[in-house]
Amino acid sequence: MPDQATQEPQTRRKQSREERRRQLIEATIRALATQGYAAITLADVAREARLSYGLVNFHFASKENLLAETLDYLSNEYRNNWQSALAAAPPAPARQIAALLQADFNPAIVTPERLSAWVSFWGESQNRPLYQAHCGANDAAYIATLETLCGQMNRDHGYGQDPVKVARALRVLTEGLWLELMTRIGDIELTAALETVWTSAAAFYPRHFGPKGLLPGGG
Amino acid sequence: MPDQATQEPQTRRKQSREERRRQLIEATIRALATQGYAAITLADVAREARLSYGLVNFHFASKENLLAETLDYLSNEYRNNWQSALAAAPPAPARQIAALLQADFNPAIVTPERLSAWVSFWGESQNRPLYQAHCGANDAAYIATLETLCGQMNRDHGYGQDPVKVARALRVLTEGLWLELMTRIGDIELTAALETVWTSAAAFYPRHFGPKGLLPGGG
DNA sequence: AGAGTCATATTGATTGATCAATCAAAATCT
DNA sequence: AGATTTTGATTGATCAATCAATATGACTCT
Repeated sequence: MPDQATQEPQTRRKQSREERRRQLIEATIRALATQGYAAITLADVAREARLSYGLVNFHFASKENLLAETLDYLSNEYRNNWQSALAAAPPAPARQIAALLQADFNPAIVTPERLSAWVSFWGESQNRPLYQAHCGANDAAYIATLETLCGQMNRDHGYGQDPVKVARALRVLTEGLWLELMTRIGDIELTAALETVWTSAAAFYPRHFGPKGLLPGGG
Repeated sequence: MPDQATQEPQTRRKQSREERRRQLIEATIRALATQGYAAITLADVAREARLSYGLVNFHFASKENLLAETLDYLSNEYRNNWQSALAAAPPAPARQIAALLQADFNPAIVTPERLSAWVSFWGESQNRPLYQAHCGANDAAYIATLETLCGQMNRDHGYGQDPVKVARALRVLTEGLWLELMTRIGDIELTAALETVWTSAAAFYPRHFGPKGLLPGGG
C-alpha cells in the first residue's frame, strides 16, 4: 500500500502542525484578555500555551501575523456559529431571526476572553484595514441576512417598519451588549443580555416575540 | 494694587499650565485615533501637539498618568454633554428621553477621533479598573436617569414594558452605534445612527416617537 | 525488525531596535 | 534675580526576531 505509506505521515505531520497553531492562537486569545493588545508579548503567549517562545516565530513568522491569524480564527468561528444556527432553524422568518439573535449569545463562543479579544482588535486603528479584510465580508453577510429576514416579516406578517433600520438596530444592539458582557461575566449576565434582545425584538414584532423570546405561536 | 500684582501672575501661570495640559490631552486623543493604544508613544503625542516630548513627562509625570487623565477628560466631557442637554429640555419624560438620546450623537463630542479613543480604553484590560474608577459613576448616573424616565413613560402614558430593560436596550444600542461610527465617518453617518435610535424609540413608545424622532404632539 | 538518515520541530541565548523616563542646560517669564 | 517652563541627549529596560544547537519522529534500506 504505497499510497498509505506516503500519505499517512504527511497527514499526521500536518495535524500536529495545525494543532500547535490552534494551541498558540487560543493562548493568544487568553493573553489578549489578560494583558490587552498593548501589553501582550510573545513571551506571554508562549507561557499561556506552555511552549517555548521561539515556537511562536517558528509557526507564525511574526507577532503581527499571529495576531492577524487570531482575528481570522475568531471571525471564522463567529460566522460558522450563526450560519449553522440559521441552517438548523425552521425557515419561517421569525424563527430564523430568533435563531440568528440567539446564536450571538451562544456561551461556547461568547466568553469574556473572546469578547476581550474582539474589542482589542476593534480598538486598534492599525487593525482596521486588517479587520475589514478578514471580517468585512462576514459582517456584510450577517447584516444582509438580517435585512432580508426583516423584509420577510413585513411581507408575511404585515409589519411596517423600515427593515434596513430594524436590522441595523438589532445588529448594533448585539454589539453593544457584547461590549457590556466583556466586563460583567457569568451565565446570568448572558441571559440578561439575551432578554434585552428579546425586549427589543418584541417592540419591533409584538405578535411574534415577547420579553422571553419567540412567542408560542410565533413560527 | 498689590493683590493684582500677586494674583495675576499666579492666575496666568495657572492658565498657561492648564492650557498646555489640555493641548497635550487633545493631542493624545488624536494620537490614539491614528496610532492606537498599543502603538502610541510620547513622541507621537508631542509631535501631534507640536511640543517637545520632554514636556509630556514634565506636565503629566508619566505616560500612564497622561492616559488616565485623557480618559478622565473624555468622561467629564461626555457627562457634561448629556447633563446639560437634559437640563435644557422640557421636563416631560418623552422630551427628556429625546434630549438624552440625541445628546449621544452631538457632533461636537462624537467625532471619529474621540470614538477611537473610547474604544482604545475599552479594549485595554489594564484600563478596566481605571475605567470603573473614572467612568463607573458617570455610567451609573446615565443609566439610572434613563431608567427613571422610562418608568415615567409607563406611569404617565400607559406603556407596559419593563423600564429597566428598555433603558438598557436604548443605552446599549447607543454604545453599539458608537462602535459603528468609529470606522464610518461623516455627518450623514451621524444622522443615520440617530435614525436607528429613533426607530427603536418608536418601537418602544409608538405614540411618542417616530422614525425621525419625537412626534409633533409627543411632549 | 533495527540501524541509519533526513526533515521537521523545539529550545533559549543573543542581537538590535524602540521607547519611557531622567536630567542638565537653556529659554522665558515675573 | 528667581521661578517656572522647555528642550533634547542620555540611560536603562523591554521585547521581537534571529540563529545555532538539540530533539523528535518518519522513512529507507538492509
